[in-house]
Parts: sequence; C-alpha cells; structure tokens
Amino acid sequence: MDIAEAARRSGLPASTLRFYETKGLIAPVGRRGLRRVFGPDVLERLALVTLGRAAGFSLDEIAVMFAADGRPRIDRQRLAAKARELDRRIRRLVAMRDGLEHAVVCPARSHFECPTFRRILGAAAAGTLGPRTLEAARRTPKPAPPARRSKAKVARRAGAR
Amino acid sequence: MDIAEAARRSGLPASTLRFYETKGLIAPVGRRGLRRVFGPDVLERLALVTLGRAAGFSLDEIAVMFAADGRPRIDRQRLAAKARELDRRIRRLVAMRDGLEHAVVCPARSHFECPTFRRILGAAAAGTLGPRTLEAARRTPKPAPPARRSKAKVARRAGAR
DNA sequence: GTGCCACTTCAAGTGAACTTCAAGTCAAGG
DNA sequence: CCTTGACTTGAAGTTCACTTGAAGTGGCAC
Repeated sequence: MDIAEAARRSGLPASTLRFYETKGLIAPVGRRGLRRVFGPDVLERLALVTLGRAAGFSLDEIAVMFAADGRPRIDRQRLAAKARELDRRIRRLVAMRDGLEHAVVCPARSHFECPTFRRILGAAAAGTLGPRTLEAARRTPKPAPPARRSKAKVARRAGAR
Repeated sequence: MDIAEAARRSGLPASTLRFYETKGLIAPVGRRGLRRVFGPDVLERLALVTLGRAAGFSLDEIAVMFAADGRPRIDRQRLAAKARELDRRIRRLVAMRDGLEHAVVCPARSHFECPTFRRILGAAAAGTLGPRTLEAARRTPKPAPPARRSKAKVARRAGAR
C-alpha cells in the first residue's frame, strides 16, 4: 500500500501521514525507491491515533503509549485518568449547555437580570469553567523556566482555580 | 482601577487584558498618563468573555457579539446553535468516556479483541469522532483557495465526516 | 527510452490565544 | 529631585497539529 492508498483508506491527507511518521506514530514497512510502502496494520494504527485524539490525548502522549515496542500496551491507569478528565469536562459542558439553553428562553429583559445567567457568569468568573480550564487541561505543564526575575512577578493569576 | 487590579480581580494576567483590548473585547475608560484606567464594568465584561470562551465561542465571535454598541445583545439563535453544538460534543465525549471506562475494566487480553473497543475504534476511523471533528468544528472554513491544480488533488479526506 | 506526475524532503506558514521580551515611560514615594 | 518599579508598546515567540511550497527524484505507462 502506498501513501496515497493509506491516505484514501484512512481518510487522512498524505501530508498528515508523513507528519505522523515524523512523530513516530506510524512507520512504513519499507520503501519502493523513495516511496513509502505501508503494511495493512497502519490503518489500525491510524484508527488508534484518531481515537486517542478524540479522547483528548495529544499526539505526543499517544506516541509514548505505543512507542518503544510495537503493540499499544496502553496502561489502564492512564485510560482511567483520561476517562475522569473527560467526565469533568463533560460536566462543565453540560452546565454550559444548560446555561445557554436557559438563556435562549429566558424571559428576563437583559441576560444580566436573569439569576441563572448570573450564576454561570459567576462560575465563569470564578474559574470553575475558565478558558484554560476548558480545553484538555494543560498537557505540558511547562518545565518551569529558570525564573530569571526573582522579585517582580510579571502577572499572577492567583485568585482563580 | 488600574490594569493590575483588573487582573487580580478577574483572575486573568495583565497581558491577557491588553491582548483582549487589542481584540476589542474590553476597553479602558481612560488613561492616567500612559496607564490604563478601567471602570468596574470591565469585570463583568471579562466574565462574559470567559463564559463565552467556555461555551466554545472564539474571541472573534465574542467580539462580534458585543461590538458595535456597548451592551451584549446576544442573539438567541446563536446561543441555541451553540447549545446544540455543545450537545453534540457532549454526546461524543460521553461515548469516548464510556469507551475508555470500558477499556479500563475490559477483560480481553488485548484491547483489539474487545468488541466495545473495536466499535469505538471503528467510529474513530469512520470520522464519527474524528480529530478535527472533536474540537469546536472549524470556525473559519477557509475561503476556498483558488484551487490551482485542476486534476491531481493533493489529498482528499473524502470518506470522513 | 522517456516523460509525466506521484511521490520525496525540508523549511516555512497557519491559526488561536496568549506570553515573553526589549526598550522605553512615568506616577508616586522617599 | 530622583529613584523605583509598575506600567507602556510592538514585535516576536510559544504550542499543537497540521498544511503548503519549492525543489528534487524516480516508478511506471507508453
């Protein structure tokens, strides 16, 4: 199977397949000249990647999962953790959705006069459903840059969380 | 209120407030010298922005909502649409979460031998919960680049969706 | 044999939402 | 008055997941 066919059968652009290869997510079984030759398993692999992404894993996280050896050997702890994370996210989204649905039918002249609206607004302000909180909670907590400035902190987001 | 206080009270870094100002999301009531002076309403405004973000609106979308005049005047159609979008997203995430939770306790020797796992894997492959499908569906559908190559299409993601 | 064009590589660009940096300003406390 | 350090600006950098472009190679149909 050449890259075009793998692309067609996986539904992913060839450029993505090449990109995934550089990331170590997939690998051709060989080359025909310069051209990549993929085995059939690449499709399962790609499905797994897609699945992982849908579950909120980053490509790097996915790479780690089935790096080293060949087969996935996904650890259950990680899955469980991600399930819990998803669950939290779902709860927040449900709250949001309900809030929005209420806002749609809310009779209050201004949204600001509606207690429900004010409640979710408060939650937003409180960081309960903050911006950064929303999308897959910080995958890379950033290895703490040496902290050059000792005193004057640029800005703190203290209050939140 | 200076920018530091607005930052502290909103829980957002000052840099974000400046950024939001360039985006037209907030505006200082004036300046004391070079320094911005914010009115108290900025906090409500910021809460609204945070809320909008949490609901999945982009900053640009939010800007449009309360641009022009002062007050929000959020249209209900838009809210309803976003609520439906959230709902779809929630369903997908719930499916994912359930799949993950199953995988955690699944007795099958390999995840691949588990029908439930294979099912969500299939769904992933089918694009039902594809990568691009996951996060807030393409805000900017991209104005269709003139399509220079008439015949050979670089790669199509045809099957998906 | 030969020419086309699907492939190849590597670098750079995209977009969203910010953050960080360097260099400069200036309000206020001492 | 002078220093301090919190503010200012604009540009550039960051992250993630890709896409796009330019320039080059070579498999395969003819």
